Amino acid sequence: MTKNNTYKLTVCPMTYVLEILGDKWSFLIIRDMLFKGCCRYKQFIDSDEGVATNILADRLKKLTKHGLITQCKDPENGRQKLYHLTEKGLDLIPSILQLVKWSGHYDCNTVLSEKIMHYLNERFDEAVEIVRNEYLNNRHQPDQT
Amino acid sequence: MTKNNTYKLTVCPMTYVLEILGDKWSFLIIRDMLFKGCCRYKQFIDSDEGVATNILADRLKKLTKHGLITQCKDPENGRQKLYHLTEKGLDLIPSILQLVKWSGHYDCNTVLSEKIMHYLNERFDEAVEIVRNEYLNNRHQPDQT
DNA sequence: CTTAATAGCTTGCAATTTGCAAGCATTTTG
DNA sequence: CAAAATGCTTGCAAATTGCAAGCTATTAAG
Repeated sequence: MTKNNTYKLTVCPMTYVLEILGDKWSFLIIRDMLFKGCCRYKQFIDSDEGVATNILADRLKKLTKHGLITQCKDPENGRQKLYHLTEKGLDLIPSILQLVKWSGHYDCNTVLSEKIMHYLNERFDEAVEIVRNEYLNNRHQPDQT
Repeated sequence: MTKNNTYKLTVCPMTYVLEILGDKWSFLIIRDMLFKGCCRYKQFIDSDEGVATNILADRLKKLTKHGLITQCKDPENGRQKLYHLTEKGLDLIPSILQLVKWSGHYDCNTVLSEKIMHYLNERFDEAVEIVRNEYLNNRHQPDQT
């Protein structure tokens, strides 16, 4: 099976990531945290895609169990919880941006601004840093509706 | 919702890619084509993960419908079909390699060789080209078991 | 030419997962 | 204290999945 080729990348483990994120909703939850600043249950429910409440609860539990997000009580409102991405979760930004790039390129219904496409095409690593810093700088803010 | 921030990447379309690939099997099928040289029905069935035959047929149909793969008759054996990645499918290599990289980094059961991790970490674009060229050079070969 | 074997599916059915609606506990607001 | 909001949980119908069996077309063997 394995050829004696110096450059051949024969090993390609994806089962781990697909075990955690291989469904319709998990990636979207993380995307909503990164790009829409979602960090509360209600924000995810109100998000465009319309995830069912039991599915959301299940996925948040699963993502927490696998260490991609953390939960804590909102210090400003005790009936709310705050969900935040961990380092492990943030490290999915490159994967997510590649998927976004592919979608933007092949989905004719998607309009990605030229600037964003420029970043994704020519300065990918910068784009990753921008998204990451945006997230880290804006989280925990009192009102992010 | 959209802040007036020059660098904010607010639009993040992932629904398209998740519509096509947002399940347990689709990514694995493409991975098996890229990394294991799978191009026949039986090869996918015999692959480690054990996809059910009806699911495989459904996903191959779906991937074909969305233009990620093509089907043709095997010129050497009329009862076989050959499945090949299109440009659109090959353009998923960066996404897949990012997911592999993340899995390799966070799954302690996964052992990625240092050389592969080096490529993924330091020379990502090269790794993409290597995988792509490997695929293009090796497909259509008479026997790829 | 007949029979058997192989590849690529399709079909039937049970089990799991999803989606929707309703309900419930805790906290805050009036 | 009553009402509303938030973050869930529960029940149930509908959709999806997984397994086994079967079916068709092509090839191989006798």
